[in-house]
Amino acid sequence: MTSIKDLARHLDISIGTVSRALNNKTDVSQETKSKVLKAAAELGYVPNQAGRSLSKGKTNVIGFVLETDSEGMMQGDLFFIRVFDGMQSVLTKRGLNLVALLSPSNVEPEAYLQQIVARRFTDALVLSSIHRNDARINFLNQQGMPFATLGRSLVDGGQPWLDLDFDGVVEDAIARLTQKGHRTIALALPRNDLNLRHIMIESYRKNIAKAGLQLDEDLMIRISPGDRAGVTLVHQLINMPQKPTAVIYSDHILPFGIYRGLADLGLTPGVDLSLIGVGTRLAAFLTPDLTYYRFNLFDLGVRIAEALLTIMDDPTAAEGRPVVRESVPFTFIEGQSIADLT
Amino acid sequence: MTSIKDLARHLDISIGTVSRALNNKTDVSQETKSKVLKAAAELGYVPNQAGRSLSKGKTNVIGFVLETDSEGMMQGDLFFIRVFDGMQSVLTKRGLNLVALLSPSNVEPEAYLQQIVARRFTDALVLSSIHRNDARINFLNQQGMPFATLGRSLVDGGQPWLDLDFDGVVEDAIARLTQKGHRTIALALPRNDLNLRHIMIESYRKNIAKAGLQLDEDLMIRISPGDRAGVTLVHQLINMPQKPTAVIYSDHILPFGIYRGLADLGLTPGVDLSLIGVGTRLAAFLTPDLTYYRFNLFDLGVRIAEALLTIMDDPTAAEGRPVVRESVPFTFIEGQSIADLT
DNA sequence: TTGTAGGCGTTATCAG
DNA sequence: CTGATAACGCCTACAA
Repeated sequence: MTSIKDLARHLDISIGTVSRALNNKTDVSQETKSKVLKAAAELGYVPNQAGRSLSKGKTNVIGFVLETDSEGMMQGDLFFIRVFDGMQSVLTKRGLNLVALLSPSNVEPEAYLQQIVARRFTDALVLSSIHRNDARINFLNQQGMPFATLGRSLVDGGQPWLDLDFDGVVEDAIARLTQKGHRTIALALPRNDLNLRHIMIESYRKNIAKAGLQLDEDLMIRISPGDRAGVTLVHQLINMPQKPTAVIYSDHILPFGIYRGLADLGLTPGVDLSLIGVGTRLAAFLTPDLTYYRFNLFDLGVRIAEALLTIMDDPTAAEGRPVVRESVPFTFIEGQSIADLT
Repeated sequence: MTSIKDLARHLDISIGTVSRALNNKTDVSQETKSKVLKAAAELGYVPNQAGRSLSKGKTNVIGFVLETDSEGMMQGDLFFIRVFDGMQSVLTKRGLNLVALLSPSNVEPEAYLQQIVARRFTDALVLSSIHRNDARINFLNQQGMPFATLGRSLVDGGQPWLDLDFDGVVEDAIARLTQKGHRTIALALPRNDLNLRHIMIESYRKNIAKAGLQLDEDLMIRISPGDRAGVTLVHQLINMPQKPTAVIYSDHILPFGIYRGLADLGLTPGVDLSLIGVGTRLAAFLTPDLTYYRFNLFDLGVRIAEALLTIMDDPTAAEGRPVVRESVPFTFIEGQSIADLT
């Protein structure tokens, strides 16, 4: 490994000057600068991160914290990769390294997070799978670790957040379904602790009422964990006294299970049961065509990264400045998974 | 942040002693040790990673390098998460942090890797998506960065590797298919540069011959990049002069496209076209049931991590010691996607 | 514009 | 068993 010392010796100038040249400080002659840069390139010099971190008190690492659920299944998969890429596209420009951190399934997520924070492994974090009362938010605040969340929580840490507009998804879905004559609409809900669940419930309540329909609590169904979620859901729906004609969901894998569950019973999506929800590129594989909502996840990543940079650049002024807090809009993709009952 | 210096001052002993106590060295009195540990807990002291890295020349970070293809699609997704988890389960015990590193789509993968290595960001790396002639292998060797690969290459860097037994998959698939009367069997191949492609080709050649079938080069088809791969493949197969009755593949997403492509043409998997290949838990969503091969990916992760630890612990003895180099076996899952033509 | 020197937090060596 | 000190690589006053 060639160090700054080697470089200095090689050029026969002082370490300090080399450092300043490398960091493009103003008080170095152009000539020296280019000489240093050239030599650095030749010797393949790249600053050692540990040395720099120690001196500057920054690691230049941003962590993206991912959670797998109890089944080791990741809601996100394809989801997060796009967000991740969007974030990188802005962070690399700033010399920041984005890394994905996955809680091991054999360690408590909180313990894992604590360890990351305590070691000062990152300069900032992005949290996903936000809970309704997410203890991590206060924890990070109290530890002075800058962060943003992909999703919101009842707990407000003053941090920037971005969220997918699930509220709007449910609203739009109910509008479309009722317009096509659906009057018994089920809602497939994710696991208990996620705030997303509550956002969906609220939106569902509001928009069912708005549509002039009777609210039936039994129509709000928690999807079971694991791979069989969609299949199980179909059986539940089919066996309800008031059989729903449609179901709205947020999990992009769920429709695969639903299609499968329907097929097992000889039923057809969009005929025997309508479904609409959030989808990714995987949706294109379903037959008949899925009707779904898509988000621009790359863009979301870009915006999260930008929001994060803002608070990192100026952590003190956090009070006065408006913090980025937005729901990102969806795009509607027409398909054949909704029946017209009129 | 409380540093070791604070701790020492607080206890009124020297920094050196504190350090030794913290690291549980033998030459410290039990009494001092427990005093230090207690104080550390009270003051919430956690060693600063940068300082430690600088001093020890180790970062305690292991990087898992992931690639997305040109479409930003990740072959792996669900795949890698399990492997990752398996690795973590052994690495955390050793106080090592595993992070996922994704080349940004707007940066050359090689440049990204170089940067990671040069910054000495990690103590070791795991490479995936191994190419037939993978330049990264020599690069890492020459940089003195310990690494293991998830897949092998023609380039031999002496590193440990583990690979999924795709060779065996193709062999078993051909055996099963021919046994059921298939005589025109297509092979769906991944992108050019992956070594996996060549492993599959070789195995295909060998086993087609072994089955006493005529080799037809046209039956080895490169799948197109992107989401439409499976659909496109179906069209290709259908339009061949010698229409294949079956296809073998390695990409766990591909069957979704194939099912979709067949459905579009009113054809049925396992009847009009048989298919068999590598699958993940997603496979369970396909109707009719997919016939496929499954790997224990968690286990694979465990073994990769262990192999990595071996070379990290004793980098010098690398020559004499047997390096872990294995193909991990598959499990066959019976389904209905293979027609019996006999 | 450049060189010097101190410090970031930790570990390791070497006296005591 | 413990304390002092140098070293890791880099940055940044401060001095020249």
